[in-house]
Amino acid sequence: MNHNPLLQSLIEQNKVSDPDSARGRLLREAARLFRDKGYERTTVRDLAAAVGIQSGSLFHHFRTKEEILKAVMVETIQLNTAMMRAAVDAAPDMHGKLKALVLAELESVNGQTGEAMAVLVYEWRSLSSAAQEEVLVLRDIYEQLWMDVLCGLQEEGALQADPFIVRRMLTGALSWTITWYRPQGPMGLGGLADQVMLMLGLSRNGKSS
Amino acid sequence: MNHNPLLQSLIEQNKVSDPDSARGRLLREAARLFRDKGYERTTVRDLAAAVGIQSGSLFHHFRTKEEILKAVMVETIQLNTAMMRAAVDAAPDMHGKLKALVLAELESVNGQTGEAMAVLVYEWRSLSSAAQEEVLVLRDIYEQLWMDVLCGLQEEGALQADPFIVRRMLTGALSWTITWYRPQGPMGLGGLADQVMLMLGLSRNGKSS
DNA sequence: CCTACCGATCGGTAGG
DNA sequence: CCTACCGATCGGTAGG
Repeated sequence: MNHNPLLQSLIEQNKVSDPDSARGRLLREAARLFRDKGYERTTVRDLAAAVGIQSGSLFHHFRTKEEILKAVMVETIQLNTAMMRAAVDAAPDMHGKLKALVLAELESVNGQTGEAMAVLVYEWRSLSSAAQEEVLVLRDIYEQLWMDVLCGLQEEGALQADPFIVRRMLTGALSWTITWYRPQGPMGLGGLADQVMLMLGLSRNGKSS
Repeated sequence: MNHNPLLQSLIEQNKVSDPDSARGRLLREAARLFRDKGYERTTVRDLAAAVGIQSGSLFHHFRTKEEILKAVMVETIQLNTAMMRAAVDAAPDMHGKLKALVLAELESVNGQTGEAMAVLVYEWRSLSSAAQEEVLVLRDIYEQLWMDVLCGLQEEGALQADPFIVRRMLTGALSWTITWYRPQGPMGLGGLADQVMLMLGLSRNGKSS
């Protein structure tokens, strides 16, 4: 049913739920609803209807609505961290690694699959502070992937601004694409990633020769 | 009571409410609450308590809660458009004009006063589509200020990426600062604006000479 | 996983 | 601007 070896290995490590299980299907629908209409506007009845059960039945799988949000965020980070590490490792140099990270985050924000990065970014304040602390541990690992590459570019002299500031600006810029980017339009996500590199003055072609 | 001539003139044109009026005070508190906890999480009882009245009394000033959100957005745009036009006109060249826009938007997003740009950005989808259309007319004027400057920089050869894309990336990047920027920290908003210019390769000092 | 239902809270109204 | 209150809807529970 599923032929992605990376995903398969994450499922076996219990880092993400099997997408064919009841829990996996619920989390996928929850991610989509939270992304499209926001956590607050999504009711437990919406969530139940999306997987074809009654609202009361939800609470056999999760104790609270917030626990569903937390699970969506945790699995999203686990999946994205694994995918982005693979993308970074595959790229030959720092320029390539950054572009791979930008593209992967664009895909995660705008993707149709389980990579609901937009939920993680925009619904953060809907999490209780206790849950935020738990998720933050995983987020730090994810952010370290970015910082390693951005600091590498700074050492090469290719990046002049503060890497921490750049990463935070990119977080906002890339997640905001969900409000305006349309996949049906003329520009693909690869083209968008090119534009981001161009904006940062990190395009290979765009450099003075 | 108020000695800002630009604000004074906007009040006389009925483009923004007098901050000392009941309406003005309510809108200022509403902007703060919407920005800090979001529109959905802010109840009409929160709004009423913030100005010291009963919740039912709110509906003498506004017919619905959504109308309060719309009014906050309309007045925010009116105020910001006027302030940013003045900032752009005062700057001597395109570099200076862009930096003035970046700084003004940073101040509006993070400011303590009525410039609640963050509400405009993050609560957009809470507006009905009818209200969105009304606000969009004002937003187009605001965005044209940015596009004039970004297109000017492109013609000078200082900007290589697509101005439309750059503006959208900046919208996300600058509004996102509200989640992490702390005014008490070591970096002021001016320093943050410098970093943005550096990131875009548009810092005067940073250019190859 | 369903039926039946709860206490709380929501935005908003009526009459003064 | 207040008092008193409404119908609807919310997240969540009990018992099967």
